[in-house]
Amino acid sequence: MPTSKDVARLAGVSQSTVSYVMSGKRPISAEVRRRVEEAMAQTGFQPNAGARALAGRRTSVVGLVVPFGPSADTTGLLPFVETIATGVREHDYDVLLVTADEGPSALTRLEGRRLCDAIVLMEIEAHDPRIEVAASLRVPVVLIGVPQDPRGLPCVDVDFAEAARLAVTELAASGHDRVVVLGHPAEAVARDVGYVRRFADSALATARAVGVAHEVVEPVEATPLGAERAVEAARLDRPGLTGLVVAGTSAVQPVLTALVRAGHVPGRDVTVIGVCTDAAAAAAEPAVTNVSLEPRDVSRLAVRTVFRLLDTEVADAPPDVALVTPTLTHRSTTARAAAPAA
Amino acid sequence: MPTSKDVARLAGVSQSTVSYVMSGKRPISAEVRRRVEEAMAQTGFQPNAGARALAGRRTSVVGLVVPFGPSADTTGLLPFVETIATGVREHDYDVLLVTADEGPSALTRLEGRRLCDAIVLMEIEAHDPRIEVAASLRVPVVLIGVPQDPRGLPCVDVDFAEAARLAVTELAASGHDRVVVLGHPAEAVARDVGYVRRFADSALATARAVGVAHEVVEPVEATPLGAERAVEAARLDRPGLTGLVVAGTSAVQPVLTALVRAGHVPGRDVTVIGVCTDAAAAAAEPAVTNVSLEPRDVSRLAVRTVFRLLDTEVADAPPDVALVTPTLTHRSTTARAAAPAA
DNA sequence: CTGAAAGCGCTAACAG
DNA sequence: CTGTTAGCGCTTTCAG
Repeated sequence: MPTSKDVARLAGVSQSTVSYVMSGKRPISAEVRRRVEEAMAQTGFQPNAGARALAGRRTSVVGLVVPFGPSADTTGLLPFVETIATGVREHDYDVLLVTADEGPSALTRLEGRRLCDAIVLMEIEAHDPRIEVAASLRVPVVLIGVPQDPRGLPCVDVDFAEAARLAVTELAASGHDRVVVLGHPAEAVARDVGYVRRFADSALATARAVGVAHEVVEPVEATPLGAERAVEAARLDRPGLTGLVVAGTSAVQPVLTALVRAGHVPGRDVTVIGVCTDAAAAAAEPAVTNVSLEPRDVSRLAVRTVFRLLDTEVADAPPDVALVTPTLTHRSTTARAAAPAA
Repeated sequence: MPTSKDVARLAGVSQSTVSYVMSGKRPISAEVRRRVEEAMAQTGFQPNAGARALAGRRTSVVGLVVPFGPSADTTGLLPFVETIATGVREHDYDVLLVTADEGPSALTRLEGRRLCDAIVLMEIEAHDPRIEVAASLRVPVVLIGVPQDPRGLPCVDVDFAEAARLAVTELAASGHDRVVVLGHPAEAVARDVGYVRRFADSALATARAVGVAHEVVEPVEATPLGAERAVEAARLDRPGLTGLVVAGTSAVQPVLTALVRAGHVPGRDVTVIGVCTDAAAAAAEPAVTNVSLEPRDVSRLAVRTVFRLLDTEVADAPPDVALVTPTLTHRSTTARAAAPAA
């Protein structure tokens, strides 16, 4: 296995020159650069990560703490992980995967052993015990999810308040008399993940603002039975046109199925707006109007935040909370109230 | 951030003694050990991973290549990743996550940069281009999945041949006249993942051996429509008792739903055996008799194989192919042929 | 624009 | 049972 010393000898330069050719941290003449690069190619040289980390005090690794473990909700986790892994590679960094069930000590280990240059913490709960520890680290930490008190840590997430606003405003504007929000599963509510409340609050506030009746059915379990119950609880037999807002990708299909089974025709006698990914919305049967909730967008933003933190010497402008704005896409489940004859 | 030198000074010993206390590679008197451990606790010392990797020539990291990327089937991937991450941590190792879309060069990078001590390659296809590269590495590689030619690399997987044997034997023994295998989705067949063929071949061979009629419906897409078509293609209107073997966790529920919708009663006029995880089988509606297919078992075996390889100086006994034996669990979907009156 | 040399923090001979 | 010492392969001053 060739070292930079071998490359240097072969190219007839000093070891430091090889280093500077790689890092670009000082000007190199074209001729020397050519010789070094040729020597590198010829030997198949690759820099030793450990040596680099030791001498350069940076690991080129991002620690990713994923919510595995007994209590974890791992539905839809993969797109996050994939996007982060891919995004990080584009900066020639790697991802060290750590499971959340290791607890807050995972964070101190990552920092203490110098295993990474930055940490991404996923699935943040409103009162997450890891925040305190994370805030005390010298290595930058980016949160995916917004806790009650971020302690100065940068957070990224979907703008759930805006998502609720979009959905409710849309329903009111298209002549619905009533908005029923089918909320999150009991497990998510119990864990007090930040977005549950932010979504609910915004839905309520918007409904009030635009003057439409508003009800909430919660918890809603993402199972055939749970969906059936939720549909019953929505009381669609009442007079007037109802708009259903279904929170959470996993609940959308079950609710649609339950509606059809109960004799309803989404898009005709009831409107359904899913709060889910565009892919899930398009694949649903029937294709459902949705407010997008794209893990990939959030992850990309997280990666960008990580490298902004890594690139700036000082923690200059603390970014605080950065939210991804969702968009509303109409599909087959939008109904319109009978309009005055045109 | 304290170093082992700080610990040594505080404990009044040499730096190497601190190292040996950590590694246990040579005897330490109780008294010295006590002083060192106290000094470590007092300073909050944690060994620098980079320095360790450089001096000790081992990284304490396992590289995990996961099938992300455009062409990837990531369904059910999480349990694998989680189990590997957790298992590896039990040996005080970490996991470096690499996406397969980086191609074979990911492997040379992991090796060349000394990023890990071993590599786990997931979702191996029958003719996987990475095998050749993997076989040429000096760092041990464990395959999850069995390729046509493993090139001497250790493989772990579920014993799909045994799974098919179990299912078909069971059906024949309980008086079924006909076995219909609902096979994998077109995408899996096209990618030529090893298990598709192994399962199919074994099902056929077993059916012949026990003398029961055998048909295959393939591909089967794991969607409502795909399941409906598959059920039609199974021609359950024919005389005699039919046993359906549904391959793949994601297809089981859709097929059950399609059966019920078509007026069948699983467990009464048709038997269904899912080839899926026990969890999925128990959660299905109705709970389905299944042949287990446990990602966690496979992953645990993979981790064990990794550390067996890491612990032995030489690659002594090449383990070749290690398969996890599935088990059959009866649930509500097993029907029995009318037996002679007891 | 380039070289020489001093470490980064740990491990593992080698010596006792 | 313990200490001394020589690196591991890079990065980065300091000199020129």
